[in-house]
Amino acid sequence: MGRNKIVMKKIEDPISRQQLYSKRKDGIVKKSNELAVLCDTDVALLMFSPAGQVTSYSSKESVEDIMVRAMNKSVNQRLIPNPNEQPLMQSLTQSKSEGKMVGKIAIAEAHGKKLNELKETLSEAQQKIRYYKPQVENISSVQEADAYAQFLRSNMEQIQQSKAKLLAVQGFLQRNEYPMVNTEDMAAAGNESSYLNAYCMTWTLNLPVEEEPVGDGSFEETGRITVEK
Amino acid sequence: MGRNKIVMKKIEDPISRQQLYSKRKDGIVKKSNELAVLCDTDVALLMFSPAGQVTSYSSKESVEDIMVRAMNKSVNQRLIPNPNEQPLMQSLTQSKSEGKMVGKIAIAEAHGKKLNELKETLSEAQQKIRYYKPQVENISSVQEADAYAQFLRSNMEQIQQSKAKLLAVQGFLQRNEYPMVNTEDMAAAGNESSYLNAYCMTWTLNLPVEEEPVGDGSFEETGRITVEK
DNA sequence: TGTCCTATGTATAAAGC
DNA sequence: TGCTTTATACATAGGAC
Repeated sequence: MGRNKIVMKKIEDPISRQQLYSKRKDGIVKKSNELAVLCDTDVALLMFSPAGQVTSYSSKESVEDIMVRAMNKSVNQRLIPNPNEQPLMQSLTQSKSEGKMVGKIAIAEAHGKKLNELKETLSEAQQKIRYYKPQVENISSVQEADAYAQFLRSNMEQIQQSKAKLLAVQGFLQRNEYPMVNTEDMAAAGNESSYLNAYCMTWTLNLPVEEEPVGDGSFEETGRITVEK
Repeated sequence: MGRNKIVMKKIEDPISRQQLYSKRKDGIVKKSNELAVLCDTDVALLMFSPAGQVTSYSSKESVEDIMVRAMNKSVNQRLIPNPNEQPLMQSLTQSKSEGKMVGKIAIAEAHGKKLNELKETLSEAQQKIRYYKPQVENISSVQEADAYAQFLRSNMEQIQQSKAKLLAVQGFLQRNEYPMVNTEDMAAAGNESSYLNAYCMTWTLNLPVEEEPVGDGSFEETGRITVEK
């Protein structure tokens, strides 16, 4: 999309690369948001800029929560109801000689040993994950606490983000205790009220802020930021 | 992009919604992949279809790893070096009356209480996260074990994916212990060898497999699937 | 659902400020 | 450096299979 066709290969010039990243990052975030709005679905997106800047986008829930949900699905469906992990390992190790697979299988074996050692510990963890509910009453382990805390942290960020402009919580921002959070201006992308249910943030560590926080937050309208979700 | 301009609003017709999702999902994955290739960066993407199907895409590393890396960045930089969480809470609670903020702040307060209760537990967890290294020797907690296991699981999936066609590990697939994993055919999107360093999978739970696994895997060329990463 | 088709809306590569 | 403009490549809505 542009004057010339672009070659799908790493751009060597760092400047151009960063520029391209910025542009396309916005495009992808926009598209992701559109998908989330049009289809009323959850989307989570994480991108590292060539400079190491992290951009995350997520509709409705926090990236972490979406992760957890996806993990729950796969973990519950695949690992917990799977009483025999061994066959997989066997099938993997038995086919060592299959051409290009060798490298992977060697790795799989090395990991497999550890997997077995971790099995017991994991069954406990999986138990927790299976019944993971971000409800205060159910928190009983470091793991759950951390997962829940991530959610809280995201809430905090959102709130921080929305309030930054209004309240100018300069103490935090200036001291960099909470890096600046930016909301992409997606108004042009479509329905505003829909967008308000999503948030996109970019944080740059140890770097001065370049953009202004925007957005008024708006979760109270749908109540999506609740522990019940 | 199409015959008519589309309105940025949830599509009510379930059929159309699912169709739109499928199309746009592919577009976003393609774009994400292009970004990863062109800028040589890490991108992670998670999407839930209206039907609950999960699609994840990630360049180079697993979604989980990218998450962990992003989390480490934010957690280390923001939470650990922040000795005083209280001021944030105060600034939030002090401005209760600010119009639309009320709802959020109420939530923030509720959560904030819990945050404090969890603080102690968290400091332990954060300590672990800070020094999180996906190396076998360092695993000493449920939390780390789980994180590492996720990584292993992803490796397993990739391997499984690559090998499915070659080895026809039918036992697992048929019994649905390991749901079918598909690699999107992105060859048309650009440089093939570049794409091989990324993987995109879609899994459908409790549903019959419709697509054929594709892809020959190829991590041995770059050795990116290693515990050192 | 997957795919192909075409007309058209969008994203964006390059160039200009 | 970034923002705007322009021309063009690309994604995709609508429709049929």
